[in-house]
Amino acid sequence: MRIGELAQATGTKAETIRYYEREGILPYADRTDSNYRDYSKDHLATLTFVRRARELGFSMAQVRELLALSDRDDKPCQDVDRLARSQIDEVQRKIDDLTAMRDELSRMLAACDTDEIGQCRIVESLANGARS
Amino acid sequence: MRIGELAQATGTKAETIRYYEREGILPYADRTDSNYRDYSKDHLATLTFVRRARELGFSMAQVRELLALSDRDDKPCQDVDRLARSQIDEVQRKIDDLTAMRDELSRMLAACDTDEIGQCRIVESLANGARS
DNA sequence: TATGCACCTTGTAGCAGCTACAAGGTCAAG
DNA sequence: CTTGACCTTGTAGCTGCTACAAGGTGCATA
Repeated sequence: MRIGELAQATGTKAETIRYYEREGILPYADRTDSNYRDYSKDHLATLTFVRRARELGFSMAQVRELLALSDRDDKPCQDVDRLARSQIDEVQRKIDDLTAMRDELSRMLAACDTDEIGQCRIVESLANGARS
Repeated sequence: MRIGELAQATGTKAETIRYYEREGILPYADRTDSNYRDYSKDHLATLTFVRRARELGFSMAQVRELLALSDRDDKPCQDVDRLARSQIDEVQRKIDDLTAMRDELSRMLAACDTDEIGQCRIVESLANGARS
């Protein structure tokens, strides 16, 4: 699979893919005889994961950590445990925030459908319980 | 409430708060006699919302749209409906992705607890169903 | 009264994470 | 043999901050 194909499949610019390779986010791709990057299904999976994780607000550093979990064969279970545990809390917080947002958006839609005027409380839906 | 206090309460740098004011993300704050910005509970709620939304991967433009829903008194229900409907789909997709990630992280933790070796499938957990 | 810290302003510049374009070259299909 | 996708290196722009500098005000405390 060539870069253009991979770009299309993941909604990523070819230049971004090359950038990820330079940054070590994506493993170096084999080159064909004509020096074209040749991507595998694994590359596709990794890139898809990276893009989604970035959309979900994870930093490049966090993405690196998450990817590192995949290569854990060489790491002690303790490290994996610590890494996974710290990420899982953040993921759960994001889920909770998004759920509150979604519920509020739904409530507004329902109010609109029945022509109620109803206030928008989307700001309030995430405003409570300020965190460190 | 002064800028330092607001910064502390929301985990935001004072300079970032001034930046948001310049960008129109946060409403202009009244100034005290001594020209200090004076923030209300509403500012606190809005800033908390903005920060959370940013952490959740929403762009500044999207944050502006979401905030605009709050000022909807002056807008026809149709517009609110369209805005809310388009956002709700994206929010749901994020929830689904995060849920898949969380479940996979949990599975790995459980495997670690029972000293199983078990493969890490976190990449695969988000890799399926490539979207446009 | 003086020190010190939080705040004010404007301006400039840096980092992260891309995105874009240029220059110069290779490869392969029509 | 042209067209378009790819290769390389390099530079520069955009977004969303973050930092620091210069020069000034407000105000609590020693």
